[in-house]
Amino acid sequence: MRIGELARRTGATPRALRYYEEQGLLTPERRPSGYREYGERDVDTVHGIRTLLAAGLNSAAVAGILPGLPRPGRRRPGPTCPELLAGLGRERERITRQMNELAAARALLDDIMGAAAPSEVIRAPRPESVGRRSVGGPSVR
Amino acid sequence: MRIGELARRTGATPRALRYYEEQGLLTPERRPSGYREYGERDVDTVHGIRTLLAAGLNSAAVAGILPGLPRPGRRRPGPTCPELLAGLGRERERITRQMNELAAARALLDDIMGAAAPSEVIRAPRPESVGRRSVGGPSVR
DNA sequence: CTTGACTCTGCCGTCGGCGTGAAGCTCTAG
DNA sequence: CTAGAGCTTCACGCCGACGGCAGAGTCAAG
Repeated sequence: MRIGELARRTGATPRALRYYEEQGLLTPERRPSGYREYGERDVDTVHGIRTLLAAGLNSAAVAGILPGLPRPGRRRPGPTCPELLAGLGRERERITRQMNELAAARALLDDIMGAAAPSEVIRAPRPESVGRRSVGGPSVR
Repeated sequence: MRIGELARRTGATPRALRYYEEQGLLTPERRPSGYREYGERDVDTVHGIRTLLAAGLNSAAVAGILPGLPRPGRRRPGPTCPELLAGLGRERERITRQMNELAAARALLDDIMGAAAPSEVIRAPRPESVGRRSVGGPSVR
């Protein structure tokens, strides 16, 4: 398929798709005319890219990770193991920290909202965990 | 206290503290010499600011929210209610979405790691939730 | 008085993931 | 054949939370 279709099917803009290619995240074929030609698998790849970018990874990190997902068709012996795995772990750690920060911020907002609107329509605040005061919520790992 | 001490006690740099002031998030007194003089309460305020900024809120949003937290000393009748509360809800929603995105990304990483390192030292992946395949984890609200 | 640590006000630099034209070639339906 | 949608490669713009530096004033100790 061409870039427009891939864009529609992934939610990314053509510009973004070209940018991903520039960063080495995507390597479409080329028609004689110069038009990019993408395969079906690229749909999943782009979804993966967007998921990771949305989580705050930069394109370099994604470039280092992505090679491991074109269908996790069992086994992935050599190329995935060396320090790539370490990077994976670090990114995972970053994400976990970020989740905790978000949880803290949300708890702070809940605290403020709770103080300002005692009997207000709260956004599905998990009926129990509206715990009064003290924002230090549980921190998972 | 002066800016250096506040910086040390909050983890923010002096530059950041001046920036917060520039954005209207902080309004320290001034000594005759021009030096900024902060109060004890500013320590908490800065922590709140950093928590919210770390969650992806911009300084304008923080500025609209912060007035509600200098000690939630019960009641907060007028000034906190109008559309400020709506903004609070929107930010809360944003944070929740972001948490879900992070969870998705982490699940993706786990998937890749799981495929690459079958019996590897996994980062405390919550013994049960290592569910094989299919990244579509639970999405809370 | 001197020194060294601290603070002040500008003001430019940064970084990353694109947005947004500009100028020109390609493809396809009618 | 022709129009119009779609594609190509540059290349500058943006935004936001600071970092960093310059040049100058302030403060407490010795």
